[in-house]
Amino acid sequence: MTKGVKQLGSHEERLTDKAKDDDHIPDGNLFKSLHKSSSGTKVCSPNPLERSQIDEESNQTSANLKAHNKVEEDKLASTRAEMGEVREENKRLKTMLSRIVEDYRSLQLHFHDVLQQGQAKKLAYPATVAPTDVEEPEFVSLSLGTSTSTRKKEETSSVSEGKGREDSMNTNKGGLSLGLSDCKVGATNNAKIQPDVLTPEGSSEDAKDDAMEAADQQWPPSKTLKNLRGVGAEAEDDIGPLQQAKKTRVSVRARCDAPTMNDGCQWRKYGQKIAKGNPCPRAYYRCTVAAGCPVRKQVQRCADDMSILITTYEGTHNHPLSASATAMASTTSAAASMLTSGSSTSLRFPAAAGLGFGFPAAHDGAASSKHFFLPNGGAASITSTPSYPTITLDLTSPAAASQAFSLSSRFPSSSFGHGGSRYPPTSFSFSTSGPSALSGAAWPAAGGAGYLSYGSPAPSLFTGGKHSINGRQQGGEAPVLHHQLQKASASGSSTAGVLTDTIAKAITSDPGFHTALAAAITSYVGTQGGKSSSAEGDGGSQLQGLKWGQHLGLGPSPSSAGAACSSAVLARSSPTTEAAEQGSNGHRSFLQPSLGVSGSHSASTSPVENREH
DNA sequence: CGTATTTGACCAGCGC
DNA sequence: GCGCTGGTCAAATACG
Repeated sequence: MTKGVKQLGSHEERLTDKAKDDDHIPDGNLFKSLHKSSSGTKVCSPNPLERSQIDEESNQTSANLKAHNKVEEDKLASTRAEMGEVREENKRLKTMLSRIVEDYRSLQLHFHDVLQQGQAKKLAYPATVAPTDVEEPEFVSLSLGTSTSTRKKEETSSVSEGKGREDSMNTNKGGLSLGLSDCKVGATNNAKIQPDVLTPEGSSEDAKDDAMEAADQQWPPSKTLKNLRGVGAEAEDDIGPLQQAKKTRVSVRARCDAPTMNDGCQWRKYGQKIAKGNPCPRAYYRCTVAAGCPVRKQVQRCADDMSILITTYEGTHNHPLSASATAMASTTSAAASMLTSGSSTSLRFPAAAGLGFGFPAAHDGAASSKHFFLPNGGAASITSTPSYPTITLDLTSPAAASQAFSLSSRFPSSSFGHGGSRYPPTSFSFSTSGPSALSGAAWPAAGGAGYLSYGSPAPSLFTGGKHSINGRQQGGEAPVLHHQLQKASASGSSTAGVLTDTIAKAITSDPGFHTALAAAITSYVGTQGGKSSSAEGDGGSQLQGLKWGQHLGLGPSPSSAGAACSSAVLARSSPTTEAAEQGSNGHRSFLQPSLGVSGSHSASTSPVENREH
């Protein structure tokens, strides 16, 4: 300590001396020597009178200079000290940046590998691939499931190690397609593509059939299932995929006062059970966006904290997703892909550039589970249990307020048609609450830095004010949205377009960020309230001005996925009858935008996760 | 009247 | 084999 102070002192002295030399500001001694030198040479003082005058002036100047010098010294010292601090900070930032770049590169490589595998596979089965989905190398898989029976039929040989990832990249095979790729489809063919059903150029009927077929094989309809149950060995081939699909689950825990979290999809409740160890009933939902969609979700309140909603997703959408649904789909798929890929690189949440994430070392838990931590301060962690591959996104951390990463939002009044209440500024934040929890979104309006903001007080892009991007209503308006976004993005004049694209790129290129961000977004979306599961997302999402990721500092992307994500944020969820089950009429009030903002969102976890927590 | 939800029953998997 | 539990089905009911 003392030594340090001493060193610092000497350093300051050196700095001061150096400053004197540099600035040619003479202190007393220097001036003396200077004066001595001057008078000694006599060169500058031709006569005695002049000399005395000069001496006088010199004395006065000396006094002034002394006082002035002291001030200068202080200033210099403090400035130097500041500079030193800044330099150190600079160094730290440089180090962080280099780490970010490293993470990004490794992820990119990993992603590239996956893509190549996927393309190779597509080449092998060109007939079943929708033309619009083939070319895009950038889109991210949103598949949750790990296989389809369609492919299973096609593939008689053993499945490679990267099966899960390949599947992710080839969800459109057999008519499966969703997530960001869909967004892209929507962007490139917005005039043609129906939002609900992928209608690739050529024969949409065939595609539909393929999708249906694939879906049936994945999640056999009740009749089929019944048959399969009784048939035995012969049915095993078809049951296989079903089981496989069930293997990967992604659950989201978040504080949510709404009965369900709005993830942009339409859900139909098909069952409810009281699960052991939790007095709250578990509701079973099935995706109804497209007939035969195998995706299901379970929604249950956390026994310990009723404000926490646990939503567990399972399966792969066999249809294009609405923009709002894309967020959750991509979230879950990214999480699932991380889970299935299991590579070391994927275990680490890359510090998203510009997001202010710290750099926690990836932490591998026990063999039976893996924990992912969002960097610094970290916020978000994902836990998974390979034994029962469920990956959990825990967005319940209240500590999220102290964010390293935050999303702030401002919603214009009446944006969501919930009575026109104004949305207060909101923030998403990722911060750390603990080593084992993935914390994601902090909903209190306490808002932080607002690295990412969405929603704009003056919507400029979405003139309609209300855009339904879900379900059947999406058809007419969504394309317009895409078009507008594209336009805006292309021109570079629109912040919203650039931002959404920026986010899109970030999300599509970085699974970790993708996961965390989408989870936060999606869970936030849930706060917008939900209607019944069946009506969820119907009417959908109303898109308002977007102001996304302004500070992300990520490169723009031609993809319109960002638009989707943005819209996802603005999606409206709908209350479900679960509200009644929860015995609270007040749920609806939480669906109001304003309340939704103050409340958190949530999603759910599987029993496995509950054990973990 | 069509659609969504509720709810009791059924089935499969798992542990003992 | 039995019981427990999770998951699903489907008839009944509610709702718009």
